[in-house]
Amino acid sequence: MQENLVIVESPAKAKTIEKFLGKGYVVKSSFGHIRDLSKKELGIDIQNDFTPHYEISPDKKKTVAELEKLAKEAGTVWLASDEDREGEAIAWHLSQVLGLKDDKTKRIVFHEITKNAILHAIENPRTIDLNLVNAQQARRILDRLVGFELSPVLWKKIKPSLSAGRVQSVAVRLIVEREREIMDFKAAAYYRVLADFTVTDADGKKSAFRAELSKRYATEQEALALLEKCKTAVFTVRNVERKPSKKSPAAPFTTSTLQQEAGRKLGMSVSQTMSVAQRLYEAGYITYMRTDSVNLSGQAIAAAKAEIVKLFGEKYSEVRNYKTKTKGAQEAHEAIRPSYMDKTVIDAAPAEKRLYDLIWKRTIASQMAAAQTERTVVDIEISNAEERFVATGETVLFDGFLKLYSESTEDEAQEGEEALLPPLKQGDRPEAKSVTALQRFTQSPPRYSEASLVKRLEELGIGRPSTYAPTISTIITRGYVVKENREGGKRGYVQLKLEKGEIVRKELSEHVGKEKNKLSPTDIGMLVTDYLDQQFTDVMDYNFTAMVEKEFDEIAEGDKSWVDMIRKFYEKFHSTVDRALESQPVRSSQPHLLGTDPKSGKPVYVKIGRFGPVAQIGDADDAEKPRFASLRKGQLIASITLEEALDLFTLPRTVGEFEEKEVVIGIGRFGPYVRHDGKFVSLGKTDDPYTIELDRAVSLIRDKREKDAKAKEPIRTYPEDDGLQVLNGRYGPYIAWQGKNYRIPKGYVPAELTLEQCREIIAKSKK
DNA sequence: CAGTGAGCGAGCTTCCGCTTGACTT
Repeated sequence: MQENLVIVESPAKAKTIEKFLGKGYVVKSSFGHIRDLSKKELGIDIQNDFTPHYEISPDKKKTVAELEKLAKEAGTVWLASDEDREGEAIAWHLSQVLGLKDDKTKRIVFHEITKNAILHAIENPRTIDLNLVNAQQARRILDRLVGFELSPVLWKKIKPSLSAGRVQSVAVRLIVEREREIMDFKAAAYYRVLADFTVTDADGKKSAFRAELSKRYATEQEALALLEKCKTAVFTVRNVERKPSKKSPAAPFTTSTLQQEAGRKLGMSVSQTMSVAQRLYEAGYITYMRTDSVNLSGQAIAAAKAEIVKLFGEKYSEVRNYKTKTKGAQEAHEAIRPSYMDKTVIDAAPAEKRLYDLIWKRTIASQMAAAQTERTVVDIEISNAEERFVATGETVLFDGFLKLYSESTEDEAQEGEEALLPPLKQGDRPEAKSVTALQRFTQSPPRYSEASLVKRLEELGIGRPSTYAPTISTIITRGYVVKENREGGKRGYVQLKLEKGEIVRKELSEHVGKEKNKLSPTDIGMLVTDYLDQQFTDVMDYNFTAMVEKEFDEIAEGDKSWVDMIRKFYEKFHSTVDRALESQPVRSSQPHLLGTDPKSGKPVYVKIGRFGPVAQIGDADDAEKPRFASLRKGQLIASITLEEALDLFTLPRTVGEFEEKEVVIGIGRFGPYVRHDGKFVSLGKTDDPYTIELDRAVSLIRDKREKDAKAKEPIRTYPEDDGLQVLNGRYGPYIAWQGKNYRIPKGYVPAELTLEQCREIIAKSKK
């Protein structure tokens, strides 16, 4: 029997704390919430002051039973869940479920997992803050009411199994609105003029630099006129301005900023980042990864300072305390940082290593001195024109934190950016080697990436660190949003180049619009968003969460009753639900008429059909049945053209025969394919399904046959033991032995496995 | 898994926030 039982939320945390507390304390974890509203029913007695009906979550029964037993035996139970709304509620649910008596129960909190912080907490216990608990109950009940009343409206009015909620519906709305901005965007052309100068210094040494014209032109004529003037112009440096500037490091990582940087720098998805971070946390390498705080413990700041002084010297250190600006942040934890600052590299799998390195650098950099730079702006006069050329350069006087880390941005780098400038002074006469006018285009706003969506949600105070990743997967699995790559396409542009007294005009082309893993709405996502926005304006408001959060804060302060708040909200909300239920269904979205099919003269529609968006030629009541073709990935009802719709009907098409069987080209769920003899082969990246011919299709079929034959061959066999093989399976390479299969642990190269290693793996996995 | 494009109408779907788990051929 233990004197003291301490309950925290996370098992990894429990392990660490147990070490700090030592004898007389047993530390267990609740694995988060142990109770919730019923999964199937509403679980709220609306008639009776919205009394919630809580149930112990099925997967928590075992945990609760164990805690119950330990709590009975313990002298004192210490409820040490996080110090925020959810944590307080967890403590309260525990006290209720475990039947804890007030005189043997203590509530403690700490923001950092250090020995001092924990001992300090033990010395300063308090009681459960029921106001904070009530704020959580209000949050929970509001979310349940919204989700469980809105979703059924969608089932009745649009389509079964859809969902809506305070967070997910707004996330989809952001993506839908961005898509509409992109659809409405008209790229405008303009002309940038760049000059490549050379300047000769006193020793006769020549150096080159680039400058841009202070003005941009709307038309080619204007740009050409300037180039004409440049033919005879004299260029004079009129002014050189040097301005010192300072760059400060970014704050340590929160969940959201970690997701953004891991996305940009390591190409990881939000959920990948979280699962790698989870492993780092469980291995004790980093602090907790679901946090909205940028705060570092005093101990961590001191350790970072020591590390910086050791690695770079005293002048690179600058102690900084960061404050959270995020709306609705609850700051129950520290920022995400290495557990030990002097651990510069870890021994782990590649993804873990890379993410750890990112966290280490960001944390250390946050405690480093600012970078000192000097920006130079050189103004160059054109003798026969009003306009000026401007060259800008930046030199780093002191690198400071940039020695280690600089934050990435999502925008692509601008061409002709800050470079080193040769020393220039007023009155210098640089010579223009060439002057180039380039046609450029204004850019539409970018589609959201997972991480930039998280950033936007965080700015709006919507969602929490623990829900960013699940929210994205919800809106994708519901079919509201897709994560896609876009190939983009060619765009022509004009270049006018003045060189050696002659202007040459060229029409060039560039590849634009290539996108990777960007989020865009589906037709159903747009339809549901429009419907919700129209019927439930309040809940869809970007400020809705911020407004209810304000009320939750008042409840937490004890200035408001949660029942009153919920009642007031529900009265209004429920009447909008009733009104929506009475209105007309939008089940089959209105067919959208695109035009007429030139071949048959029949109308061409697009609409959301039984199996998703579909194009239709002809009317249902025609004598001849209408023809249908599904829209392809990336095509939207709102933006598809008549031509694109008609193209859909040219597939599948038969290109000929091979081995006396038809060869058919089509586009399926997994992209363009060749079908032959009941088998499917994907087309290559460069193959166009609309123009591909029989020869190419047949060679694809032959390649596939060869590849399949190879894939079936074992990766390795062993002459000493012909019952043992390394094979290639659906989930990667594996070991097959005596009719059983064994996973190959990380760190082995399958093709190089020795017989001994295989036997070791088999022996180990038997345990 | 590579198509489908309706009127027999069962029973089901769904929220947000805490936490980690189990593992195929």
